[in-house]
Amino acid sequence: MTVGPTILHADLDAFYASVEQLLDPSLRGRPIAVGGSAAGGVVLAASYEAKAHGVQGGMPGWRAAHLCPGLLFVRAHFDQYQGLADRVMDILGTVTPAVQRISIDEAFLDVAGSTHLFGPPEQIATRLRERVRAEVGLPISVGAARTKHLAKIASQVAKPDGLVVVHAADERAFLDPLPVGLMWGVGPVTERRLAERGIRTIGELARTESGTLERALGRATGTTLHALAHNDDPRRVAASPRARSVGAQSAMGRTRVTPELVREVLGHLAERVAGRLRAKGRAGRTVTVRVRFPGMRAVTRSLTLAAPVSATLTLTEVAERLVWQALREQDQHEPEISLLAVSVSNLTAQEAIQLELPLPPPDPWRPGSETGSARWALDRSMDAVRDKFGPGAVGYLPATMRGGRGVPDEFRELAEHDL
DNA sequence: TCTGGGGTCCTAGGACCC
DNA sequence: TCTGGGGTCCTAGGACCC
Repeated sequence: MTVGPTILHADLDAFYASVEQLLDPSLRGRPIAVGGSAAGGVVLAASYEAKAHGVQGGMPGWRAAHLCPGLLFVRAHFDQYQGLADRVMDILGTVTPAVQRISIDEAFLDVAGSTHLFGPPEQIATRLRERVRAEVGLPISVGAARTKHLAKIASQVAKPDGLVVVHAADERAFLDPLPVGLMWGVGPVTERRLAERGIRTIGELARTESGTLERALGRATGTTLHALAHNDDPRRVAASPRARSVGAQSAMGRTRVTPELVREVLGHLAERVAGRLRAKGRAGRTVTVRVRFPGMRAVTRSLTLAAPVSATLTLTEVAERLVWQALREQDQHEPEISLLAVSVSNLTAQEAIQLELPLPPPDPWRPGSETGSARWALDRSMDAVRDKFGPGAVGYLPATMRGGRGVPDEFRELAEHDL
C-alpha cells in the first residue's frame, strides 16, 4: 500500500515583512527591511523584493543597505505579529487537530484523517492557502509529502506563495538535485565540510556511505543526515515537548565592564528568566551565563546547584558570580564585552512543599541572608503587583534600566517558547 | 561597518561511584 | 603495588534552528 503525502508544512512567507506590507499598502512590491537601519542594528526580516538583492534576516543593517540600494527600513509593529500568526494557526486547525506549531509562523499538519472530509492533501493545502490569503491577508507556502523532513523541504521550494506536493513515487527525483543546504540540520559549517568532499546535492549525499559521513560530521549528524537523505524520517506530528531551558540575553555593543553594569544587566535578565519560571511553576538547578567579547568570541560558565532556583535575587547572585569567574579567566586588564546572557536548565516543577520549607541551601554565598523560600515568596508578591499595575511597577531593576535601550519586550516575547 | 533574541542537541573530558 | 570497566553527572564549547 502506498502512503500519500499527508504531512503538510505550512510556512508564512517573510512573515514580519509581509505583515508590514499588509499594514501599509504603499510598501507592497517594494524592498523593505523590518528593524535595523542603514546606520546599524539588525534586520529582523526582509521582503522578497529585498531578498532578491541578498538581504536576509539577522543581517546588520549597514550591510543590507549596501546590498540593496533603495532598501526601505521599516519600524516593526511587534504588537501585531502574534495575533495575526495566531489567526493563521486557527485556520490550519480547522482541517485537523494534529497541528504542531514549531515557531510563530510555521507549523506541521497531519491530514491523514482529514482526507475523507476535505479531499486529497493537494486540495486541503490549496484551500488553506486561499483562506489565509482571504481572511488574514498574508501569503503562505505549503509543502506536502510523506514525511516531515520532505514536507519542510517542499515548502521551502514552494516559496514564495506556492504549493509543492511530493508524491511517494517522485521523492527521489525531487530530492536528488536539491542542494544539501536545504536539509534540516545542515548549516554553513556542515555545508562546507560536505563541499570539501565533493558533496553538494542531496542525491550525492544519499550515495555517500554512512561511515564516511560520520567521520566527517560526527556520529549523530552523520547518521541523521544519512537517514534523512534516504527519506528515513519516522518523526510524527505531535505536540511540542516541554521546554528544557529558559534564558534571556542582552547585547550591548562594545561596553566597558563595571560592577554596576554587570549587576544591572544580570538583574534585568534574571528577573525575566525567573519571572517566566515562576509564572509556570517551574525552577531549575543549572545556571549558565554567557559572556561575549567584541569580535564575537564568547565563553560560557555554568554551575549546577543542589536545589532548583526560581528566585530573582538568587539567580542574579549566581549569575554574577559566574560572570566574574569568566572575566577573571580572561587575560585582559580592562575587558570590554558585547553581550551577557543568563539561562536556567535542568528544569523541574516548583514543588508546592517548597513554599513552606526553606530551600537548602538558602544562599550559598551569603550566609545569614533571606532563605530561598522567603525570596520566592517576595518574588511572587511582586509578580502579583506587576500583573496588576504593569511590569515597571516594582522590581529590583534600577529605574535607569527600565524601558530604555535594547529590543522591546514585545519582540522578546515573540521568540519565547512555552514552558 | 562590526553583527538580536529565543531555543535544542551533540561532543568530549573529567569527577565520581560501584 | 597502583589498576578494569561501565554508568552517571557536570562543564565548556559549538552547530544549528526560527
